[in-house]
This record gives sequence, structure tokens and C-alpha cells, in this order.
Amino acid sequence: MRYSYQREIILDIVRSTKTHPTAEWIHNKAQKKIKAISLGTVYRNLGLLENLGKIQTVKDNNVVRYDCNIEPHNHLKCKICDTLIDIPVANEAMKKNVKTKYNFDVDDINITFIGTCSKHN
Amino acid sequence: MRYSYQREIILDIVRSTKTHPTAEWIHNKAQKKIKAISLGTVYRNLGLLENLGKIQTVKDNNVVRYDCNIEPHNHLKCKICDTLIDIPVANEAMKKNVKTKYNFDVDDINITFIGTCSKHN
DNA sequence: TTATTTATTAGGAATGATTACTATTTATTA
DNA sequence: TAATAAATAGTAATCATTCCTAATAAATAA
Repeated sequence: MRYSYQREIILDIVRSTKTHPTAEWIHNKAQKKIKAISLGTVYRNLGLLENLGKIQTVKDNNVVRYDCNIEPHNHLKCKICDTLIDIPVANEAMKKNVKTKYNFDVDDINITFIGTCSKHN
Repeated sequence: MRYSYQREIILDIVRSTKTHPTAEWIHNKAQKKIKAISLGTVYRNLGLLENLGKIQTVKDNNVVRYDCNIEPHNHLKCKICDTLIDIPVANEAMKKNVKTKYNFDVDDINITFIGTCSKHN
């Protein structure tokens, strides 16, 4: 893969935050550095970076969010402030359980807990 | 809420299958009974039926699927044939765990296991 | 260093699921 | 049976994402 300044900036931006930004947010930030960067370039590079395993995606409603945390993890989603909070998860027991009960080979598990975060007590 | 024949047919169709159909599939089926039924009517009534607790929705990629199984349950998604398989889940232990560890009140948990189902062994 | 090759980009058009809008129809009630 | 307001059909709008293409730029060879 050839070097691209756009891709470097995009990765820097994703790595600069834990807020699980959308492509549009990343595009806005990127325009501060490269004023003519296009949204298509942002989407394409986010896809490439995901394939390279340098970032992860989280589906949030009908939007894709990007995450520099590449450890396997799940999310708490607050229905009041819409924050996504990363939580570590030990999935091996679940995978084994599904394999024996349903003869289903699990590659990946998506878990989102929806509720109210500690800010709103 | 006023009676509507369209709504009755739509609910019958969702209850007739365990395949987690999309709005478009439901619309096609409904047109067999009511040839001029519109897609907007299908969407609006599916939304109403969900609010009434008569059906549930599952998000599958960027499509919403509808499910007549209104018990709390989770899904196995086969990456080969795209089938969604319902599985019962005991979530109470998980909820308590998240509450004590993160002070996060869980209302709902979305879990999807992605992998290969027993048809493809 | 300069020319060549081809991946990458910018900009805009296309897509596809879903929602919104509005004139018409229809279930309900007086 | 007529009045009313909710529901519908049909179509336009929305919005995230993908696709397309001529122009640009990174890598390589001369």
C-alpha cells in the first residue's frame, strides 16, 4: 500500500479521541489540516485502516463509529447522553456454550448494553 | 387506535414466519392480499406494532428486520447464509455485573454472535 | 534528476433504507 | 346518514454510505 498523507491524518484523528467518532466528524477534523480532503477519501481510508486492523468499527443505530481501541471489547450505550463506553469482555465461555448448544462456530460477538450511565444518577 | 385492514394483514405476515423479514419483504407479501398497499403504510404499521409490543425489531447490518418472537432473546447470525437464529438468554447476571462494575443501569442488551451455522459443517 | 506507471484523491453523482408530506379514503360516532 | 379525524397511497425528501471519473501524486525505472 502506497503512502498517503490523507490516511496518516485520518489515523491520527481516530487515535486522538475515545469518543467513537463518525466519518463525518473525522472529515470535519481532517479539513482543519487538509482543507480539500473529501468525504469519500475519509470513508475509503477508514475502511482500509479497519482491514489493516489499525482501527475497529462499532455500529450505533444507523451510523458507523470508529474506534482506535483494537482490543476485543463491548460497549455500554447511554440512552440519555448517547455516550459509548468501552468495556472489556471475556467471551470464550460464551463461544463454547453456543458451539455445544447450537453447533454454531462463533467468530465474533457484538454486545451493546443500552441504559443510563453513571452521569445521570 | 382505529382498526385498519392493512395493519391486520401486516401483523399476520410477520407472525407467519420465523425468517426475520425486512419491511420490503413484508410489503411484497402484503401486496398479494392488498395490491395497492404502500411501503410507507408497511413501515408506519410495523412501527406501531412494535410500540404496542406485538412485534420486535432486530438490526441486521443496515437493515431492520421484524420478529414476531416478543420474548427477550438474542441471535446467532450465520455469515454464510445470513440466517438469524433466535436463542434464549438469561441476562440478569450480566446486568447486575455491569451495574456494580460501571454504575450503569441496563435496560436492554443487544447480543449478536456472528459465525457459521450448523448447515455448513 | 526526469519520465513513467499506477494507486490515490477530489468532487460529485448514485444508492438504498427509511421518513415525511399531502390529497384522498375510510373507520368511527353522533 | 352525515360529520370527523385517523389512516392510506403515492411520491418526494433525507441521510449515511458507496460509486465513478478525471486529475494528482507516490513509487520506480531510466
